[in-house]
Amino acid sequence: MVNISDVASEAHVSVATVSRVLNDKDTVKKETRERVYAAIEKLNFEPNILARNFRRSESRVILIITPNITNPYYAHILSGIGDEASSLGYSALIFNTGGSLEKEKEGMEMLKIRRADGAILLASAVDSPHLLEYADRYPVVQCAEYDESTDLPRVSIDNYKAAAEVLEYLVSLGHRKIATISSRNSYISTVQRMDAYKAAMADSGIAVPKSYIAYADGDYSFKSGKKAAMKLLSLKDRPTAVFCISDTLALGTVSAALELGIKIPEELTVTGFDDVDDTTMFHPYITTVKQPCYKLGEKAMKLLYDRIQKKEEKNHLILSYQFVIRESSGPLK
Amino acid sequence: MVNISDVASEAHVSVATVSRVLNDKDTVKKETRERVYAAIEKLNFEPNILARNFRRSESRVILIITPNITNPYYAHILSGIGDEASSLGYSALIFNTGGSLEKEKEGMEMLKIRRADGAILLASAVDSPHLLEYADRYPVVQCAEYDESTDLPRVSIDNYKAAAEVLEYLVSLGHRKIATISSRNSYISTVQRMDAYKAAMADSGIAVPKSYIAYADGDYSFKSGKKAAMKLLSLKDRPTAVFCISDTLALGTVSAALELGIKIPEELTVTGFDDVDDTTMFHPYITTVKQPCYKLGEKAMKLLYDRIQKKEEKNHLILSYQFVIRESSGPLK
DNA sequence: CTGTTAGCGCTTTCAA
DNA sequence: TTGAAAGCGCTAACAG
Repeated sequence: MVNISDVASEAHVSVATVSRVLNDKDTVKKETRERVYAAIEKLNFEPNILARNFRRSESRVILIITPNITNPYYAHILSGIGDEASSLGYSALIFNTGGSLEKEKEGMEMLKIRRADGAILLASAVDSPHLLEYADRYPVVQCAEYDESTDLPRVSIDNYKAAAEVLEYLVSLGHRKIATISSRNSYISTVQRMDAYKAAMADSGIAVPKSYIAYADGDYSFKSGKKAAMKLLSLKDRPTAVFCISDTLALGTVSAALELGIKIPEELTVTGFDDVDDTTMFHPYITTVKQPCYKLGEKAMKLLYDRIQKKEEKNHLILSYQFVIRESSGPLK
Repeated sequence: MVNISDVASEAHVSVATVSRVLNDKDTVKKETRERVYAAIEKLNFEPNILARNFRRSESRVILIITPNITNPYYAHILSGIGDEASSLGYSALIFNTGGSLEKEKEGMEMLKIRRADGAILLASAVDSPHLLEYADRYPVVQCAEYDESTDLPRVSIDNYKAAAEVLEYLVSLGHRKIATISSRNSYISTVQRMDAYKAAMADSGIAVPKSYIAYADGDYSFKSGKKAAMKLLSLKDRPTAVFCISDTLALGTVSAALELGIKIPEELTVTGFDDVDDTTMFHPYITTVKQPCYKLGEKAMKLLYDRIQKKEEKNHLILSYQFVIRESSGPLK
């Protein structure tokens, strides 16, 4: 393998000079620079990344802490992170936590032993004190979800605003019996979407019976969404609209309605959140809020890179979402 | 940061000895070993991975070449690779090719510049000469798909056998008008599934009209599957069963049948392949062949690790699949 | 069984 | 504008 000193001899300069042109440093005389480039070309030299990483003591690896890459929502974000990462010269260490704090911590240890230069958290809960412990020693950014009490860099959409928009739409359609299917977890997206729900109901002077607030499992599973919907739709005073905080939950609701013979959107309006692929697979296509997942990931990686480079730029990025009205919603009859 | 020589002084031994116990090398006297361990503990020493990688000239990164991690099928495989990789101390460089050979090649370059120690190919086409160029210089293993003409390590299921089993089942149900929806790509899974289809038809003495063989897009998209199904189901001599080489295609077929008012399974039997999540979301649940995706990934990583370590073990792993009969198939009426 | 020592290839002072 | 040289922390050949 040809190394920097081979290039140096070939170009009749010192290794220092070669290193300089490699990092377009300082002022290397144009002429010398060209001689070096020629030598590099001629010898087909590729700098040894391992040596460089060692010398600079950086791993060029980033840590991605995610509940589950198998979930298309996270997969899309990951895709954005991954593309941006590799174009910046980084690899990814993906830590699937399955929601366990234990695992999340284990992942963060990778920072300590220098396996990774920084981390992107795809699922920090609203209250994650253990996080902070790492965050002030290592570069950490939060993507999609975040703990508001920290001022760590983060990218997300404005979940409150998005949810508010959906609810305003529902109300404008004439709905007053608006139920919701939420989930028992501590993600800020959940919290804010629910806050928006409660605020919208209050603003419209709608009293929400307790039974209208249903909960699915923490992982937003289709099955648990369906189960929650079954309860909701069997209520004596059945809601005419169900505001779901995720698409899978909305899909579960559609499935439940189908089984109960309730027509969508004539008799029931259903809305989702996130816009994963399945929302336009079967009719009715789901009315939902499209998150810019890929971009979320891309930006998160950019933020992390800045952080690693110590460029402290704008810290809290809010990307725009898109409210997509499709077939699962309609005016109250 | 405390280093190996700090530990050495603390334990009153040489750095070489510390290095030896770190790598449980040779025979270090038990007593000395313990002294070293004590020092490590006391100083809270963590070996510098960057230095180690550099010295051993290994990156501890593996390259994953995949068409698209956003596809749940690949995401599941990736999940298996990822977990195994991180437990072996590897990170992943994920290269999304979107099917482009160009990109695939660009990815493989990472091996040349030592960004990665080896590669796992999730989608080698049956005929990929450019692959070989890298494969005999670097560790490469093929996962799920492979080029038969190489003897590179690989993990997969027996696609021919699996497809044969599905078709045997279809014939046993009484179906004679069996159409297929395939895809224009050069994956061995496609080739073998189609071979099995043709062989089964021939063996059963069934003449297949040309119009019974439909093609969807190379990416098995739902939409293109639906389109192909529409054609098939509008045929004068409409098939009573459709053998799809992927689940999304089967889902597309179900959707087409739904729109045409064709009842499944009473009037039409549909089978899929792979068993991604959506197969049991809406009724009819899809009859399909379940691939052990996670395990496929796990094993691929193990094989790659062996290859990197130069342990040439068993090279061609065939994992078992599972034929799952659900609601989309039934006897011919 | 253990210690000495020479690098691995690069970056970065410091001097010129 | 360039060169000499010191190391980064570890491994491994060699010597004892």
